[in-house]
Amino acid sequence: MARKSATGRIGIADVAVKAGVSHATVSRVMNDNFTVDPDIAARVRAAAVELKYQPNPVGRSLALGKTDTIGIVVPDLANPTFQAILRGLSRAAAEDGYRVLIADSFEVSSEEAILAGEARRRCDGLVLCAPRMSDAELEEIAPSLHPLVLINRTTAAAGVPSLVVDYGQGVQDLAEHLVGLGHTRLAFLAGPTGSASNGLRLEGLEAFKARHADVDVTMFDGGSDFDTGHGAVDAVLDSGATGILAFNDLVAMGLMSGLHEHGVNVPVDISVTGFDDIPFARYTTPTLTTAAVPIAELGGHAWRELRALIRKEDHDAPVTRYQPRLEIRASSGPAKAPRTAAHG
Amino acid sequence: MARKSATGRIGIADVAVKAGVSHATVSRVMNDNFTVDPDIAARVRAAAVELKYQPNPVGRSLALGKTDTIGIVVPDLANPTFQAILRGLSRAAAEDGYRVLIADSFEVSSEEAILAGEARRRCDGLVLCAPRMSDAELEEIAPSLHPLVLINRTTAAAGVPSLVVDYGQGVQDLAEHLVGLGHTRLAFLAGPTGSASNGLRLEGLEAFKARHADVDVTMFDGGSDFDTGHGAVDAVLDSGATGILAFNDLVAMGLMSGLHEHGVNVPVDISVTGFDDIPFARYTTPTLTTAAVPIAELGGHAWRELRALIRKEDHDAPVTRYQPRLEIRASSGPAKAPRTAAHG
DNA sequence: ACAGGATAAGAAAGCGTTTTCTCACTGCCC
DNA sequence: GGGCAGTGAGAAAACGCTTTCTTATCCTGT
Repeated sequence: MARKSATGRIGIADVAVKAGVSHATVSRVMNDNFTVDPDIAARVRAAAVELKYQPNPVGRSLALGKTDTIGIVVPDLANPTFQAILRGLSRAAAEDGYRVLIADSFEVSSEEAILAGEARRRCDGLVLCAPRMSDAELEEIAPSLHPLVLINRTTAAAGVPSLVVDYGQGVQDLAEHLVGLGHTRLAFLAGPTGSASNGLRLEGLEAFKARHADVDVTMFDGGSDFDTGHGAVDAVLDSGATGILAFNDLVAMGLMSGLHEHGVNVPVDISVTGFDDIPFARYTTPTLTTAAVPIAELGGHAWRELRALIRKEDHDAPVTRYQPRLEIRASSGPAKAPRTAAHG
Repeated sequence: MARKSATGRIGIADVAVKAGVSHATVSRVMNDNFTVDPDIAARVRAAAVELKYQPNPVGRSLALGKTDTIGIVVPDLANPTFQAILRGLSRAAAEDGYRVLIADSFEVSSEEAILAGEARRRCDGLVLCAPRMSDAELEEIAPSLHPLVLINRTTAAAGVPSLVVDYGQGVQDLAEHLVGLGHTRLAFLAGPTGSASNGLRLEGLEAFKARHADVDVTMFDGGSDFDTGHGAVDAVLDSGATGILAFNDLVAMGLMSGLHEHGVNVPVDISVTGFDDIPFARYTTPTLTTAAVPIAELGGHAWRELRALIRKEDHDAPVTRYQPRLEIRASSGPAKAPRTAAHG
């Protein structure tokens, strides 16, 4: 008869009658409130285990005004970068007893704001990962999303910490590396238009071009996946560029795969660089020169920022800038003195 | 003065006083209950938008006894297979208005049961992804987790649909493929001990060996990541095997990378096969022969099974078996007539 | 021995919804 | 014109918990 009428699940009331005490006392025992007599506490605990009582988190959340859950909104769960951030976030949050609710916007930026709002209301805080929405919209909804942490995006709204990777610097480092190897004709395979991180790369390249008037940098429209790189092979070969900066490692891998099919030797004929240093980058053939982003760490850091906000620790909501680190591997090499035709 | 005293957030009560009606009426309007006068409904709606009222999902969940959220428990979020399942699940669930809560057990099987229970209580249903716990434990807790869907695992407990990939068949197909190419000395790089899918592969190999007494199959202990494959190079070369069945694509890629460093030519000197057909598999050099698992589809299917359970549609909780499909690419080739020393 | 202060546990009021129950009112028909 | 079905909206209970408020009891000090 332990089953309660309404939901069919064991509730605090069942434990109370079994132990012969009030709801309140059961609650106190379950929450380790020491103002309760040890004998009674023992009786309650015994009743609880016998009935296999487990507190209902929804009731608890309503009473406490917190859910012990945080949300993360990502533009595309298929992207290894976001997967890694999610993983780091999940692991760090779990250590503090928090769970994470995911919301994938599938790159439709118009849904992002609604998605974020809905997620936020079910959670104690939110991480917005490289949101695609406009600056204006982001600034407008940011206050209603607080506590909020931004990744790879900043906002003028107050009290919103940001973690941003300095893609601009990273792409400059990669370009300098190629120039140092003697390359004078570069090409950039851009990422998705509207991606803020792509914008940062473009800014970085502008700065680079300002310093190197002698270097030719061709721009290609793009995307962020294998197929983008794979499909860019012909355009890249036509351009005559010998040093290719791919938007990220995936694009670089797609490109290298396509070049291989065309019999183009990387790095002898063409050098290719990626971005992110995803785990696969060190296992491609040739291994991929890239700019390493401590991406798992980013997730953990995001949690700590969010935690501080949730705990209302005073906080100056700064922008943390991560510097990518050049990982020079085998996909980049010296430019050929005279550019010969690709063999094969 | 729209701010309510207690939580500081706008509640149904604020809308009620603003519109000059009762809580109940506001609730009715928000839930499109048509028994309310259109004029009043309009007034309530106006008040709601003016106050930017958004219903509190926790209160709603408590009253309704449902959370519109499902949980997924995975042993390791870093594993591309689980990432893909998560993605498929998330996408399918989102289409029906459900969110997903993730719980990563970080491969500690002792935590799995607790983790699953906690997740379940916050959700309307649960997907258990290749749980590492024992059959006995799984069967014991399964009823308390209902509605529950299992992936790559089955249980004797009633009413629990299972989706399993036939790894045993897949590994046999791969082995037959290698034998068909003339290989007579095979090696299997096993996965994590305790992984059910590894067990299925081993069973498949036993069946294969029973049919091919002439073929030599060496077993190696293993893991499921790059490093496992990369670290197995010496052992593989020592074994003299020319056809290597890697536990999965990651292991295969690690192995190929290591073989490349040793100057061993794949597939001329040694053939390598993977398992799963992760997206990267078609971009490795050489491209990877593997057994394709329709992994994204699995997530979607898991959601549909779970949805049927949540909706209490009558259901015979069957085991759905997915047959892997052989993807023959460039990493497998004819065995050399005489086995010569690897060049380099 | 009795007032006063702890102390421990029950009663009840929230938390923010939904929903049943109840009631007032409209309009219909005989 | 008066009961009666029907309608629409408010009051209140319910969901399962935490916590304040209240009260009974016991202990201490004078």
